[in-house]
Amino acid sequence: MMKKPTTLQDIADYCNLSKGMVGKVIRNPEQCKASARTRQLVAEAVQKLDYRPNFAAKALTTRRTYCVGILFPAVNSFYYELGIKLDVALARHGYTSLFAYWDVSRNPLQAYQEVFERIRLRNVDAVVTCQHEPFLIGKGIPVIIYGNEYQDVDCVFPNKKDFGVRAVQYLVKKGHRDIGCSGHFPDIRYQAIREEMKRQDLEINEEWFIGGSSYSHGGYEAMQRILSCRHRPTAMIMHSDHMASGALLAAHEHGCRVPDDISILSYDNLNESQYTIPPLTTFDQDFPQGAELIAQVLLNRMDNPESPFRKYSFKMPLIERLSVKDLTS
Amino acid sequence: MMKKPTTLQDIADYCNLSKGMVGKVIRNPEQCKASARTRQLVAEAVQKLDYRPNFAAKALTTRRTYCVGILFPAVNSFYYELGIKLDVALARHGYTSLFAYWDVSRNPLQAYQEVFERIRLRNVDAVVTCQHEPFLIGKGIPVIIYGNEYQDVDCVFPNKKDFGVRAVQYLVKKGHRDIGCSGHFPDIRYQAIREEMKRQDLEINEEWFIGGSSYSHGGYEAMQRILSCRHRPTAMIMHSDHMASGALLAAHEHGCRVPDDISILSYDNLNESQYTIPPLTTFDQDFPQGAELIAQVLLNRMDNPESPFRKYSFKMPLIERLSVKDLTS
DNA sequence: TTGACAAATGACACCGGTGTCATTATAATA
DNA sequence: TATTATAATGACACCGGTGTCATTTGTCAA
Repeated sequence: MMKKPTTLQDIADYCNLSKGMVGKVIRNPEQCKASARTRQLVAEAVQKLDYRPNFAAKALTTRRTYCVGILFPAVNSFYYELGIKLDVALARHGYTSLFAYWDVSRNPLQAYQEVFERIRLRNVDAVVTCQHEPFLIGKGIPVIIYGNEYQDVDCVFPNKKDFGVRAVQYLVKKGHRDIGCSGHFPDIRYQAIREEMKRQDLEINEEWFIGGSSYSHGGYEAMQRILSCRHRPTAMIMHSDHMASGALLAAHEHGCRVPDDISILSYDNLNESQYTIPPLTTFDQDFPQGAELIAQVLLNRMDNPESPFRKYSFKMPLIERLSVKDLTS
Repeated sequence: MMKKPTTLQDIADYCNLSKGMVGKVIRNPEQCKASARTRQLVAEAVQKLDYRPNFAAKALTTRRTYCVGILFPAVNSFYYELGIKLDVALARHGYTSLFAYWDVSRNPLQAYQEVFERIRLRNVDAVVTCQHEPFLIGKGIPVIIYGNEYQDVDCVFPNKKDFGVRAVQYLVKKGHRDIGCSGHFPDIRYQAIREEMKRQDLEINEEWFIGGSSYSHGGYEAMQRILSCRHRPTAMIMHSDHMASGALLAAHEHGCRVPDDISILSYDNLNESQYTIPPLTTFDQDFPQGAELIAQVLLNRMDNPESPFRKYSFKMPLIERLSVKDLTS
């Protein structure tokens, strides 16, 4: 059934032109040194015969697939949301996303590498991922890292130091002096928060700095630890919205109210964070902007394969909702 | 820099064989009527020269890209989670996913069609999506719909009637007789719930059946309506976990406690639903299973392009958490 | 040793584009 | 009108595989 798709040759026959000529006209109708009549003719034929170029053939000659591999761990909606935004941004620039999420339940590193190899086989023009590993480099394929800062690759990341500083300043402005923090340590945010706290002359209680998983259950466990302290902080800075949602649940189970008994300030601004109880006050990763930045870096890398690696950081706007209490009023 | 990738010809030169021969050996080392020595030789060369086949070239001749388009609306983590699971399932069968999420904020239908055309240009072998539209058919490309039932395409969907029946039965078992429901009507679930309620001799209060958006804000608004009723139901069946999370927030804002003042039974079992307050009692869509089913349908369709359309439905296990109160105890 | 037959390999056209260079048509100039 | 510059178009090899068919090599029986 499925009739054979129209090719350049079909158009050429229809127009009494050569295949090559038709190709040129279709690729660049503007300045392709073809007569107006020819352009018109080809345009009609394209319409009439429903011509659509064969991507495989094009990729074969141009050595460009216009596909970008998107590699993230299959852990939670953070990476899902990011991936979607990335897809949208890349689509705007003519790229299609090849997604590949790796399973983290058993040997994540190996799963990551397998996924990378799988995508590499598809001859993608570049890869966007979030975690730098040795197997990524030297494979002749541009890599862009989102979310973290490294030396030997292009990267795009939120300014974590700025986050740390502003998070503390915001809490202080709201009258908080007993501040804790939880995330996956070591981390720039962790450092920045401590430094800013010192600068603000706040006492640092080591009990309130809890390292662990950056997923929901990590936040859940961290909050349990906090709630078991004889002296509790008035505010916690969580390194992700998922952690915050876990913390929220732990607090709720202990009859501890947020933000009345303890405030939570977070990081990400996921879609769902406007529907937590209470809705989260959080720094917005602004995925659309980050995604667009990645697209820019990508295009730049394609055009200048030998240019030095670039780093882009962006500041996160604070979204004030209801999880932080104003102690001064 | 980036050295030219190894081709079949390179292997052939290295082994003193012809390109065609090498191709055959690589494609099918087992029964390719090549001498053991040749196979050995080629295998070594592949290793040594790090040969990886060129997908574009292969696609050009075989007319198979082994790519599947995944088309979903960019609305919330429901489709993100589903997409990821789909990718994992398809990858197991050698397919790579081309994701394309369409923007629903302005003219969703047009955005949907654009995204479809964009993916179609990539010569995908098939498309998986969730919403049937006329522009999908007759384009010579297999389409599989997830989540809803249609006649003229392959589809895979949870058994919504079964959900409706069991949801009511479960609530009745827990002592609930005043039951409402909210979702995007009309819907099989809506029908099934009403019928089962009649069968159970429950009174149907039209005020408690609220149609609207199936996203979070839809649930939020529905719950606001419910809370404004002079006589409230003891339990609401929400058509999605996102709706449920919106409903949870609305209830919280009104000082109405879940499940003590009102129970919520839901549909999806998203990752995040174990961290809502309270964690949701919900029917599990079991994405991994659904995704695997889709992969099966897809493979079947590829092998038998002319076979009649298939429908697969599956039952959803109930995940009991804390959002439904047992009134009998 | 020759012939017959199967096993192993090679030659080559093709898939649908791209890009270079040669060729032809058209217009401008001498 | 012949000459030349320039605008349009055509011819063709190539990208890296696949698949068909022809050819060579090896094995064994006559």
